[in-house]
Amino acid sequence: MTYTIKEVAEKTGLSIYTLRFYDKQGLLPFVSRNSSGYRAFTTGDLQLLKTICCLKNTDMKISDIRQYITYVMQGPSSIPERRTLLQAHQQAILAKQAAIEKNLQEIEFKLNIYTSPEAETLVNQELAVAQAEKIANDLSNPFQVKNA
Amino acid sequence: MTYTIKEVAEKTGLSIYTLRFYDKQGLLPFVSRNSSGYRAFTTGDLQLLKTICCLKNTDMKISDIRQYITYVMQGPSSIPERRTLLQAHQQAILAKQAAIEKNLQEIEFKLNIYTSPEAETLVNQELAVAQAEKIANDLSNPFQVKNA
DNA sequence: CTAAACCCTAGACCATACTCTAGGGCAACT
DNA sequence: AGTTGCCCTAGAGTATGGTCTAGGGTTTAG
Repeated sequence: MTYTIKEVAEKTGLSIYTLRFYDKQGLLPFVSRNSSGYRAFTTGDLQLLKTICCLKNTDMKISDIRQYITYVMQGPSSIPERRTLLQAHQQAILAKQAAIEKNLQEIEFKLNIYTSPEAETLVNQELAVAQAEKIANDLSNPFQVKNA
Repeated sequence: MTYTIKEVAEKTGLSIYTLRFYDKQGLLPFVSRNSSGYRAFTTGDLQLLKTICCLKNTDMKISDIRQYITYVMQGPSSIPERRTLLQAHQQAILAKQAAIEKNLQEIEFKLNIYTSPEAETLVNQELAVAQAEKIANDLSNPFQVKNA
């Protein structure tokens, strides 16, 4: 049993366009064609495609994914290179995770202000400080003036 | 005291180009100009810029950041809208965090294989299965054949 | 045997987010 | 006054990752 591009699109959530685009980019050299020239995805192909999605979802660039797939096509001799590539990517993901966590906390801090009962007071204070700073530096006030 | 665009670039890690681009995109309506038409960043402006970076670093689109900044410029009356916008973004970040965590685990699983002493055996097994599947479906073998 | 629903390629087009160039003004030092 | 090093805008160009169209072949059910 093999799968058509449409079936694979449904299974993966990628569009047919994207699948063909990935093939054009050299990400799917492992997908064979049937006698009509149609792509025939095996379950093994789906497994590899899942790995590609995994890398894509963690923001690996297509050129790097292509490099990884190229290694896979070369067989076991490329295991050291695959390991190096994935380890570098792992580090990139960990760094990104840390950054996201930090930014998320900032956003939660902002949200706490906006959700608190003193939200208006706090926001007004910030605004007053910002406006005073503009005036102190001889700058125009870019904030919208309250129309009582 | 105010900061020039160059100083702000150094402080934030954004390029001067990017800062001007953000201004062009309506992300910096709060930055006033001095008598020569130069941007003059106050410390309050830096604070807001930091928030912009926070949103950008968590993949908020520029159009959405612009919306948020527009709310900020409107003063306290827009607090409910700011809250709604940030809460939606918070949910998006949480979803992304979960997805990254899941994909990271997949990658770590792969790495464990590549790092284990049986790496070559395991990879060869996978490859054999994939090739057998191609043959079973009358497809060409796209993998590189070992030259003994 | 034909219509509907697939499949294919090549290549144009689009969105997003920058990045850079050209042309010109301002500020400080020499 | 000239040179250096900033600043400005407008707009062109680039990189990335799709998305779609045109033109054409295949497969399947009626």
